Amino acid sequence: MAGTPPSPSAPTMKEVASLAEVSTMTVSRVLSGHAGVSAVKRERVEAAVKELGYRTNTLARSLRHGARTGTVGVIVTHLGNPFYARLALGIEEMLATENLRVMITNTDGDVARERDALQDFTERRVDGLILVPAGSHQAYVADEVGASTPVVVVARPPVGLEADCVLVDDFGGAHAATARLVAEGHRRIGFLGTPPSVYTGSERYRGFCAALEEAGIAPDEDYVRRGQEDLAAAESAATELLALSRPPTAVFCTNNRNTLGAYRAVRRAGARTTLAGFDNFELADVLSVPVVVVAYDPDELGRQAARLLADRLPSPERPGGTAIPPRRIVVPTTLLSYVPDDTY
Amino acid sequence: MAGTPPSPSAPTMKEVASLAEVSTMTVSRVLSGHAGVSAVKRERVEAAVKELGYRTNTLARSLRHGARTGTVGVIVTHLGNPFYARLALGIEEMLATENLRVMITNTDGDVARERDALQDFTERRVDGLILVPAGSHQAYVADEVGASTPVVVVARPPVGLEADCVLVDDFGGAHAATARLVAEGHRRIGFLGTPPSVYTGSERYRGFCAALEEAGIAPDEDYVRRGQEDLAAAESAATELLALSRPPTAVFCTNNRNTLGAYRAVRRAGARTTLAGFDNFELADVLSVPVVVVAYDPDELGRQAARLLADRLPSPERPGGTAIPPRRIVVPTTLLSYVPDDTY
DNA sequence: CTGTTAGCGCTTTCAG
DNA sequence: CTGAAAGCGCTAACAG
Repeated sequence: MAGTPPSPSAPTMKEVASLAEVSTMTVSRVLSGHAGVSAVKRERVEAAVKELGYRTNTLARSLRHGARTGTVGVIVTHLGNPFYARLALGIEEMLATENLRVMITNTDGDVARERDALQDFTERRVDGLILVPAGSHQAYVADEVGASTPVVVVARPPVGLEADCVLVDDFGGAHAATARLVAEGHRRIGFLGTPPSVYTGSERYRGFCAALEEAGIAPDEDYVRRGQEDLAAAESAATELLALSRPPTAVFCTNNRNTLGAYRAVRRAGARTTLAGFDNFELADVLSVPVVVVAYDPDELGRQAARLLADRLPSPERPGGTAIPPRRIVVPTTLLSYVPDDTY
Repeated sequence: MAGTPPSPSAPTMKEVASLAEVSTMTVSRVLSGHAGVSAVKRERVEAAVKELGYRTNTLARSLRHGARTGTVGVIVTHLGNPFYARLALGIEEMLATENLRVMITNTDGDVARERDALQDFTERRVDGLILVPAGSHQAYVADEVGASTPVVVVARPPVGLEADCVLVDDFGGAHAATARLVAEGHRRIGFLGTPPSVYTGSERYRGFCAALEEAGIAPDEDYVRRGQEDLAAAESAATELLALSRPPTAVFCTNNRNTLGAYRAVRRAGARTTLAGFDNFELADVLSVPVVVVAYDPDELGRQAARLLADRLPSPERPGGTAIPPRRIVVPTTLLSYVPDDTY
């Protein structure tokens, strides 16, 4: 309250000890709740701690005998995308349970930034890493990170790296949505997707093709457009499809951006094309055309990743981290159908 | 490549030194790029570093004479909300420029979790903090954090705490939107908002009232509903407004959730009520009623906060962090108008 | 140019 | 129950 103004640098244990007239060891014991300190001294220490506003220095503590730092690095490709934001939230939520803090960084899909982040996190001695990879292989991760730090890969399977991973059922979701379109009678179905090099995109394309094949429909490359990166590109790709002499009656989109772009195109063309797409989005139920959405829970993706990682962190029981073989979790998808309410 | 398997714990500088047959100081100098090391030894050190897969231990480094840790704590109320996610992204983006890492945590609006996080971040010796406060005052922050760590408050002005802050032009935005409604001829305007205890909500209410007053319209409490926390609650509140004997012809909503809830209510009622709301949202332009949106850039909010914080971090020029008086930045809003395309 | 000494803040170990 | 000594991994500050 009155007293000395807060010192520029944080008070140390030594200062607490000298104020309480005990050794630093006694302070240490009081702070870590270790029994075996006389009530008198304990109280003196507690008073001194309060008076000085002392806070433990976690860094110094974890320096002592290579203890855990209690931090996890999270590296994500597109934090601006709500799906990755939710993923991060799921991770944070689950890890907070285990008293772990997350350091998050965004790579924007840039492999160089990913490498930097891996290196930086390693130097900061994170206890583990959760990675949405930017590139198509991750062989360098092992060198960058070292074998002692567990890594969990999210959204695509690790290539050239032994690590746990959490995936979305890309194939199954795309297959189900396409099958639904077929069941509704569609035969000419367009496809709007990412470049084939992207794992999720190619899996979803596989699912799309498989469903067509099962229905005896020959895939038609004229109906396929890939690689549109943003909404505007998706819109013009969809516009192209609609302008074909025999335009598709439905379009399957591998992601949110494509679905919304397609919707704009359909709207502008005044068409009644049915849309199907991966990733749920708000207001999907109020559009003016029928919409089929492949939904999944990105928070869940994050929670699962966090759990896999937590399993590998050394704990009292498993001091070394027993050699669990790499695990793979696939998060399921749900199919949602929205039909416009024409009474309105 | 062949050689010993990676040791369970990371190699230390000492091991590098002994492999390179130099002192640890020489290793240190090579690693920090300090000139004044003979080419021979430098190369020997570099070889040893590579062979051992040595990575600097940043923690140990920053322990040395209270150096900066290069980390910033970010505490946010609702990371699941895309707006806060974008805020976090803006912060991360800007801070990455200064070689600072962010540790993010979500409080879900819970003051206790906020306190925990403040304490934990302080113990981890973050260089600074960015806080979206959960409660209505922040007097305890100073105790929890200590004077040496700069804090920037976002989205509401700090109460009981001297700190920089970044705000949205809540009053101005709400005023402009309401004035626009009035200019379009609306006289009976509903209001859907947060509880008055929330700063942003009460500011937006002030703006709303001011615009009405200027137009000579007496505010009518019957048209005001506050405190609906989610979309469903917003929808039923809006439904109540629409069921009044003289229903409003337009409704101003202080946030996204309220706007979407109101839209659903309006749609269900088959009404033509105009909507105005804070926070832009995707597909606002394809709704079936006229919509006025108060938009602002949440990334920018984050970037500004990060900049304010970076200014206060001790740097080569400003070792102590000169006493800049608390600053306040207000991020402007833009008014967007969408009119349904009735040709469709 | 290079190495030795000391110590950041804390905790483990071992004597009192 | 308590403290002194030693050291975690690293780097300033001096010697040589």
